[in-house]
Amino acid sequence: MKEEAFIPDITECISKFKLTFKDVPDQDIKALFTDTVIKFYKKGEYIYNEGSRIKGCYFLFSGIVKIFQTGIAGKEQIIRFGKEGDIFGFRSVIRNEPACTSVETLSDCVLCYIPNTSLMHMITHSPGFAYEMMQIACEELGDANHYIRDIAQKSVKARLAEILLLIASDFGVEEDGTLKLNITREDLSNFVGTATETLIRLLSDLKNEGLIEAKGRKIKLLDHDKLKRLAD
Amino acid sequence: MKEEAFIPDITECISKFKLTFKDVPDQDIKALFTDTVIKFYKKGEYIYNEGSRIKGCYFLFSGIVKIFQTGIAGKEQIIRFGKEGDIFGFRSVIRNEPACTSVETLSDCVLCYIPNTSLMHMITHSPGFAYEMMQIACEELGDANHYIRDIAQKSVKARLAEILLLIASDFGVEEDGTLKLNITREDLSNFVGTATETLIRLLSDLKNEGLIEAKGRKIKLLDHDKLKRLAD
DNA sequence: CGTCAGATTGATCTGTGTCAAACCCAGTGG
DNA sequence: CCACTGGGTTTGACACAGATCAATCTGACG
Repeated sequence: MKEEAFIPDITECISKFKLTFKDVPDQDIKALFTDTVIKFYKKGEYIYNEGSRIKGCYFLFSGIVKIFQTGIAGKEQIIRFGKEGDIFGFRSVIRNEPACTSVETLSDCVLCYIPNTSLMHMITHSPGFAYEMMQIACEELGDANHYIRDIAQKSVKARLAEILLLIASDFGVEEDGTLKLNITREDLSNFVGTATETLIRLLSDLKNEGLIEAKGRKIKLLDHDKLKRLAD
Repeated sequence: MKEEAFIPDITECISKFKLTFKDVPDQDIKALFTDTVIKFYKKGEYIYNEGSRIKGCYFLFSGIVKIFQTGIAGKEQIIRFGKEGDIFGFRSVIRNEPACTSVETLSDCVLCYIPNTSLMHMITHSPGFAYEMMQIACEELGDANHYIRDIAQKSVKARLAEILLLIASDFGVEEDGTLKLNITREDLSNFVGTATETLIRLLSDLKNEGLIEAKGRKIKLLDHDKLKRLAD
């Protein structure tokens, strides 16, 4: 695996940024990106750690990251996976608090670092941008609430089914039908919020029931309807 | 219990609102409140229901509410309790989505209804207000993330200890040291995310261990340090 | 004094975590 | 080319936290 440290130029970043922030005027986005640092990260690197004071937020130009908290005995609780076009770290900047999550790359990634000064300036000076950021924060908030109920009340199997469907719709599938998001059993179990062994057992249950196919990390959902029903 | 339907006038609402939204210019707040409806709710009433389309958000002038989701078999998962000065319902308005929670009063309450038009107008026209709303959304987001980890990884007892401390610091205690927030065992269990019977057992465990006193709804925390340690 | 919601206790069952061992497979180096 | 290694995966055995079901108790209130 040669590390083909491809670094896009700033205009590429801006045009990708516009896909997420559709209704923000061009000059506002440009202003936001004046002090941006574009950086390449190899798979497995940490962007920042829970508890650290970050002085800016990150826009993911390409690649996959996991956003997680570290709990009892170092066990990770994955909050979500981030994909290209996602922005993260803004919570700590806006609240001026230490980061409440860690972020680690799951593939080679290119990230745009946006310093807090730029971010805060745009929030208070670009209504369009403030509005979009609010949308994102509120969406995450809704997801989090939803997630709290699930994790508190549903069985692990139901949560697994739900998360498989979520991954399929969020990250899509390859031509052969397998999930594009390619992660270890451990990461998957840390997302579902269960022990790795339990996750593996439940995966093979689903396999036996004909709802999925799974060899290694190639997971294919065979019956979305039944999975959906299982998830409720 | 006479229903003393005390309704404050709008200037009282505004001055209480200013305590939460310190850095918003007076005229902006006034503008936000032009179409406000001030309303009295008796204990046990619903402000809105999960899934309903609400056309505005609510500012709690006085009283206590519970904000919850309804899950499997009608079991509630309480996301948080709201107290005077809190604002809720804005997520659905901003996202223009159905409400993802229900809100029910736990005491007599006075609420200010702020129509979506006013809210959205202020978000896009008052940078100060947008900033404060962002702060609130991000704070809730941080709490939610924290909560997800806890519920996924900690034992019920640890969560109970943590929540007792949270309630003490959020709602305070009476002169005799008992928690001000006065709720049923069922609500408490729905907040912790466990069965009512389990919650009751654990409460008496804590009582036997000398960490709390509890007769009926009067709960007093005796040893904050040990509770804190238990919560980790 | 009866009623009823809420609180408590007991008995039992089970989903899930934990510990341990084995297995698979890709990459490395001799 | 093959043995070796190590990370990731899988299976098995077992224990226990917590859910569920059922019964009783308590206290407020009409």
